[in-house]
Amino acid sequence: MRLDRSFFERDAVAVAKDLLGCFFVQNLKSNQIVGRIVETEAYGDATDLASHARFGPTPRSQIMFGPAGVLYVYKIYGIFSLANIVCGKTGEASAALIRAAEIVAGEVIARRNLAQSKFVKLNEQPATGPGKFSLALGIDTGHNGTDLAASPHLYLTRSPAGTEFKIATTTRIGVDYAKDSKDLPWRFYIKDSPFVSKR
DNA sequence: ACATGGATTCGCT
DNA sequence: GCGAATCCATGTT
Repeated sequence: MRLDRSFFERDAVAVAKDLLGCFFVQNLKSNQIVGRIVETEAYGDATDLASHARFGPTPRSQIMFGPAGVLYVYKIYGIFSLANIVCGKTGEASAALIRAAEIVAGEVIARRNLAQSKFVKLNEQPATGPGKFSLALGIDTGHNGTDLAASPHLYLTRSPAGTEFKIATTTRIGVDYAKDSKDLPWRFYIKDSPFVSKR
């Protein structure tokens, strides 16, 4: 059931697509929060001008060059933590960004987490965006480097057999600065899901 | 040492 | 459609 390292040790585009429908689990002391992933994006190596790896292995991005299945969390706008999973073989820089999920367990805790931030509005769809997803699941920069293939607290499980959905593909959100790379069709979401960040 | 700007979200115009 | 919130990684001097 649990996604192992070989799942992540592939091309980030394939991983991002295959993550749709999978469950992201955060085990707490006596509870757990689970999100069904409905939206992802892929980020590549130095040739992807939207990727943090575009400057090579800097202190922040070097984790993207490391082993697959490791969580890469970084702070954006000084406000939100965005959750990525390192993809590809060691030495190859890439990652999949989790952009949105449907909270299927631990919603009370997820909402409590969201209420901590004065920059999110509480509504009926709590994890509809990458900043809100991380908040809801209780993921912050302290989780950077966590091995999702080994951690007892954070891991993913496979999309249940028989789950049917269509995948929509678009360009990535918020990367207009990325010149030629901004038009890469590397955003994926479950078609008709009410939990995606945008249509 | 300094300047720049962002893989976001929300509220106001 | 636009700007603010808020911090730190990165490039430049």
